[in-house]
Amino acid sequence: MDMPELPEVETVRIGLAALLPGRAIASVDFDWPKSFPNAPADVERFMVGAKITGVRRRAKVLLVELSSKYSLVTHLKMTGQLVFRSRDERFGAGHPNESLVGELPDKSTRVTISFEDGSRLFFNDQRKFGWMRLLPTPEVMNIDFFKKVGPEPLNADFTWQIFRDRLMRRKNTNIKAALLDQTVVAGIGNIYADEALWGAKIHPSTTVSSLSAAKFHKLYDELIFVLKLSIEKGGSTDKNYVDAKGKKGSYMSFARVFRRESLPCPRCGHTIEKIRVAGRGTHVCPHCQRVPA
DNA sequence: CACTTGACCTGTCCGC
DNA sequence: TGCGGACAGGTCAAGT
Repeated sequence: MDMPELPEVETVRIGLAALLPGRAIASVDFDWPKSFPNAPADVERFMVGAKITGVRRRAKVLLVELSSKYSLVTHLKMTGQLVFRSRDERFGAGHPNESLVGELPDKSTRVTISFEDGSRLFFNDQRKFGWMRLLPTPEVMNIDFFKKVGPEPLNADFTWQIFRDRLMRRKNTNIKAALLDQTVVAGIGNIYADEALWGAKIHPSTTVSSLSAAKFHKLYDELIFVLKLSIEKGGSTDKNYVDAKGKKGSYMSFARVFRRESLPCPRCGHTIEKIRVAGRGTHVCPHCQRVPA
């Protein structure tokens, strides 16, 4: 599948921030309540007629701010897409091979936002795990998820020592589960957990408390490296993920272990294996990443 | 309280 | 070819 993590959501944010501000909402169509639980009357009242004033991100969540002082809060979960089309565009910009989405709406479209200039923003979500919610902007950070979520790993004040201390909040669990815990650090999912652990030569089953200071520091460096690199590459597209123009990301062509089971480790040549850790499919080089005793 | 498992969904793939 | 079941994995709720 596809799995929007921090780099994918940030790529969508960058795209939407270049496309949406200034546009005025003319109408909103939505018919799957769990995808957008707000009452239609509130959507009419606080979205229709409002202009978009900014697009932000916190963890894996997108925040589209409106002139009505409300914000459209969106979590893409696994298969969500936010795709923008101008009035006359039938397909996404760029070469057809760069796009996974055809004419919109399609059968995965859960919400369509139409702007006064005829352009539209489509919220597609094959598996319906994602959601949109309209909230007063001053109250957005009061939702449970934001109250608990950890720091942004790419913020300048996020140091390796903070990373270590927050991971140690889960010192008795394995390092993979700790990395995936959004209350420890924001935005890491299955792809970048596996990629960073491979880079640091740490087995995902390793108990957090058994890691040395040097290993924490190395894991921090590798995590920051893969997150930044992936943003440069427009994120990872395996099956569903596309950016705001419908374009695929190219991190997967760089990935060292993720989805590379049975292929040679690019560092030592041993065969990469897929195992199960923290209830997730997990990719490791059994030679570089030794199983803890 | 720390940690694990199941539920939410749909589409794809694998084995019989 | 059809069909059941496993699997994909972000997050919350429920269970141990």
